[in-house]
Amino acid sequence: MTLDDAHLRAGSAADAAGAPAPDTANADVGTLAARLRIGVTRLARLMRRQGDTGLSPSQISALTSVELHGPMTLGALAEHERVAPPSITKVVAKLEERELVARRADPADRRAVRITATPAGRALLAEVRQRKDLWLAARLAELDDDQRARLAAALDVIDALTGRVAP
Amino acid sequence: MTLDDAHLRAGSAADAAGAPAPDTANADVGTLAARLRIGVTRLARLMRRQGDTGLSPSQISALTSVELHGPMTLGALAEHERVAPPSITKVVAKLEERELVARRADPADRRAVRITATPAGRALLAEVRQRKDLWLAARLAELDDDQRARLAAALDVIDALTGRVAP
DNA sequence: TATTGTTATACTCTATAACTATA
DNA sequence: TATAGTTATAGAGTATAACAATA
Repeated sequence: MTLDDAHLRAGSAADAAGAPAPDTANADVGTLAARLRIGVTRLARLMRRQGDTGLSPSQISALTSVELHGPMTLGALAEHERVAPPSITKVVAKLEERELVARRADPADRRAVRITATPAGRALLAEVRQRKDLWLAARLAELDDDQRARLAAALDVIDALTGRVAP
Repeated sequence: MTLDDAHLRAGSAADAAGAPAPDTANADVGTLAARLRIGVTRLARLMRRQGDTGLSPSQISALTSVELHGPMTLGALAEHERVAPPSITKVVAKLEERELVARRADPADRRAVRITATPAGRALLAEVRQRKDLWLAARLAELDDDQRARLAAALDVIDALTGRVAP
């Protein structure tokens, strides 16, 4: 782990006239990666701390998937959550106890069950997201205009990084 | 989610002579927060997938803390990990089995034990970080120069966001 | 007595194997 | 016979309570 922040920020690398790697930012993709990893990991951890729900991680994750991907069978949900079928049965049972999801028999295939998020389930997710956003907005408000502008200018890059990736 | 990237990227900061709410980027700190939350959450998840170790999350986290904060007592480690003392006893026992950490009796206080990361433990952490960095560097290599430059320009903002935060 | 760490025990989470009911 | 989901059971992980050794 040999990070050289000053090097990254300063002129560095192939500034020298028509060099092929033109920009300070391209000085070292590996170094950029390491710094981004550290920053993103820390920020994600701090955000996670704001998101306490009383639900287990699998429960929150399953609820999020159900909200996002609409009515799902238990099998599809298990696959999406990378979890064994008996596990999803229990996770969904817990969520159902709290009335955060609802089950509906599939009319075409009587073996299958469709899971949907209830209004309470959606409200809970919205509340957690809002709590994280409020925390983050408070941190952003402490920055200066230039910092916020630079962050805003990088948002679509982060989207590009996550959107077209081979998982 | 109504962000206008082009708008954000353009004029930036308080171009318009001394306007009080000057910047497109500040148009809505809440919107900025929401987009940042989504991007960071996704990117962190994708990175986490590259970091499989065979260790449980608590084991990795404890090992990381020990590496970072030097020789620690079990009590200090438990506190740092926000975990009960008996739990840390077991976590450390597992790490010790694999020779990723070592115990050393405190010479001054014979009740206490100091935990340190072994070379193997440090190597394992380095390998995981490298795997994540390689994955991330490959993604970064797919971006264009302008995107990398904007990302690099935002790195210190992310640091500011995580560094001086009240947890 | 107070503190450091461990052992005893219980609960949650998740997995594999075996089962039920449909298809 | 194959598929969707459940029940039975076992193995991690973590917690509280009770204990041992040392301060």
